[in-house]
Amino acid sequence: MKIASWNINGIKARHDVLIEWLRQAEPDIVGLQEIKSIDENFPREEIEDLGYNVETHGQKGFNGVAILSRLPFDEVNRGLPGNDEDEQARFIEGVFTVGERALRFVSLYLPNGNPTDDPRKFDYKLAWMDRLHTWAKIRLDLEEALILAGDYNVIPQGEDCWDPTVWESDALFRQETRSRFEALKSLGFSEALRSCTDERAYTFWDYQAGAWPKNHGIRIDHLLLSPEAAPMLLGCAVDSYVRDWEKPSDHVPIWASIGV
DNA sequence: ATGCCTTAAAGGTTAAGA
Repeated sequence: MKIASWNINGIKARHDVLIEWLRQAEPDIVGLQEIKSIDENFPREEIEDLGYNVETHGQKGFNGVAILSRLPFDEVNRGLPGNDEDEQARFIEGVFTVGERALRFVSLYLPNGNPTDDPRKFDYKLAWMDRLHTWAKIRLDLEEALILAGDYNVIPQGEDCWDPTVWESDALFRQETRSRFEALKSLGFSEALRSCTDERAYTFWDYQAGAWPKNHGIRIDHLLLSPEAAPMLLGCAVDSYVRDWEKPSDHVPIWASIGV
């Protein structure tokens, strides 16, 4: 089966592009980020007509995540635990049955964190990463196939951006951010793409300054696999061709093939 | 290079994004 993650930058503006990609790529489970829609306004009809169950965790105007799945949901959980004051919709978890086993899948939209001198931004990002770490540690105790898919807003290594000097003081590349991402992986997660290839790959190209034609991209969308999910991995790729379509998102889908 | 574009929601412009 095929699982994917895609920050679509607005479901209303990206509806037709999403439908076309679903038709061509035929993923079984998709995590979407930045739907920028409340749940009631999410255009689910054509997606459901393609055979997907749809669960959203939306918010007015910005943020918002969703999971589309050909498998029925056994369970859905919305919001990252650890801070009851946090109103931002950045996390949704679905549980599925694959064969006899549970497959737990998360669509997450990790805070951007810029500007770094604003505690409401950078400190919020780091605290969100700490909460994710705490949550993930508990989930790993279940010893299930667990996939954390999403826009992490983390550039893991220098080779994951076109020019590290440009990003050096940015919240996506700051040491505090990267060390937290490393710490999360150290719990036992592997990156699907890096398990398959060391080749340079990007998942985001800015709309501005001709970033796409110049290939000035960054790799910030990731699929993290638990120790139980990692052996199921058959392949992983980035659908960068979607960036060339009419009215594209600034992110492109990343997907993995999972043997079940 | 301090968002150069794009989105959403407001409302005749502004906030947010990376």
